[in-house]
Order: sequence, then C-alpha cells, then structure tokens
Amino acid sequence: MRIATWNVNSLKARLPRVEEWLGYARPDVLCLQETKLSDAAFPHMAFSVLGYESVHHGEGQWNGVAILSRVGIDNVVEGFAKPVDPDPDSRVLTALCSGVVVSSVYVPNGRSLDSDHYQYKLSWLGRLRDHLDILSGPDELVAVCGDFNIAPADIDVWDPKAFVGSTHVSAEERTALGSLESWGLADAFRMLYPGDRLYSYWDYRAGDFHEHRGMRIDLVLVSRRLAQGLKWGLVDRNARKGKLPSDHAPVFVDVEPART
DNA sequence: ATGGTCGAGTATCGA
Repeated sequence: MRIATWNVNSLKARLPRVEEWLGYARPDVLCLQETKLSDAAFPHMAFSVLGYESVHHGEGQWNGVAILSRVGIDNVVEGFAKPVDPDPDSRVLTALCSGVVVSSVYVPNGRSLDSDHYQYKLSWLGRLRDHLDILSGPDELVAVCGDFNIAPADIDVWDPKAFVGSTHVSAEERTALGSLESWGLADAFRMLYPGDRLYSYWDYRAGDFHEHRGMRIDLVLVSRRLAQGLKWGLVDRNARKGKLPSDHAPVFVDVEPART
C-alpha cells in the first residue's frame, strides 16, 4: 500500500501537476494540504477519472485538506473528532482507507515564537493527539500524513544555525511532535533514511531548491503495525521541478499492513 | 550582505 502526502499550495494552481503525479506515482492513498478551495470547488471528477475517490474539508482561500484513495474511503471525519475543541480552520480530515485510519493534516505554521499563532500551533498538536485517541488507537493501523510545519531534528533543516529562534525547530514544537510519537507513531521516512539530509520543502525565493536549502517538514507518521511492514519510500523531487511547482514535494511510503 | 517568490485576490498578507 503506497501512502503519500503533498502540500500543493493551491489545488487550483496545481491540479495539472497532481494529475500528472497520480499518473506515474500511482499512490493508493494521497493526502493533500493547502488546497485553498471551498468544498464546492473541489475537483472530484478530475480524480475519479484517474480511479480515485476523494473527500475534502475546505473553506476556500486558505488551508483545506483532502484525501484521495483508490482502495476505498469510509468513516470520514472533518476536523477534530468530538468532543475535541473544534478548529476554526480546515486543517484535518480523517478517513478509513482499506483498514487504515488515515489523517491528512496541515499543522498551523506558528509564524513566530511570540505569536498567538504559535500557541495555537502547540494547542493544535495536543488536540490532534486527543483526536487520534477518540478515532483509533496505537495498536490499530494508523497513518497521520501531512505538512507538520516542524523539522523533527536538526538534520531536517539545511542550516540549523539559520533557524535559531524560529518556529519549526523549537523545543516545544519538537516535544509536541514527540508526544504523537510516544502515542505510538513513528516517522516512516526517517526510518528508511536514518542519516540522510533529504528535504520536502524549499522556499520559492532565492533559488533555495537548487541550492539545497530546504527542510523536511512533510511527514508520514505510522503506527507500529504499519511500521513493521514498511518497505520503501521517497521524496519525489521531480515534482518540485519544472512548470508551476508547489514549494513542497510529495512524500510517499510503501507499507504492507501486517495481518492480525 | 541583501533580498529573492509564489498564491490568494486585486492591496496586501501568509508562507
């Protein structure tokens, strides 16, 4: 089972690139973030002709998350599961795809350490853990995929010195991510490439992509039972090249869920 | 050393 995640930075602007990528990467499940679409504007038909069912949780203009699947989509939950404090933004969507509880998440950016938005980010990560507790458990098949806006370790940023005092690398953010890991989730891509400086996001400015000034902030977190069947994975840097790319590349992992 | 770019919407803000 190939599970992928991609922050597309506007699905309206990115639809041709997503269609192209689905055509050759053929993920079983693709989680999208930053669709920047209303639910009414979501292009379900474009994906159904490629063999994918799709669900979307969006508000237009900002945020917006989706799940595409060619192995079924059931039990769809938009936002946090009740009774978790609701999120005013469209940042999480959860569904059951072929026995796997899949969440597509767009974690708040945080903006700066002294910002209210940073406190919102920390609170949001705590609520995500509560959400998972309600909908599933660490002994189930769970994949939480998305733009976490957190570099898990210093190896995940091009120059740790350049990020001192910034969001994405603070101890509090990494602790909040660690809380998800202690719930029972593992960073699947890092398991495959324990020591490699591989990134998933590069700023559009200043030629950052070609200069390898990136960050690995797009993660696929998997529960133990999925991690046991982890086979392979990639960041598809080709999708960050060429005409009208997102500033993020898609990340995917191949897993063979263990039978119970 | 500094500023660089996109996408939203159509002036700026968010990333």
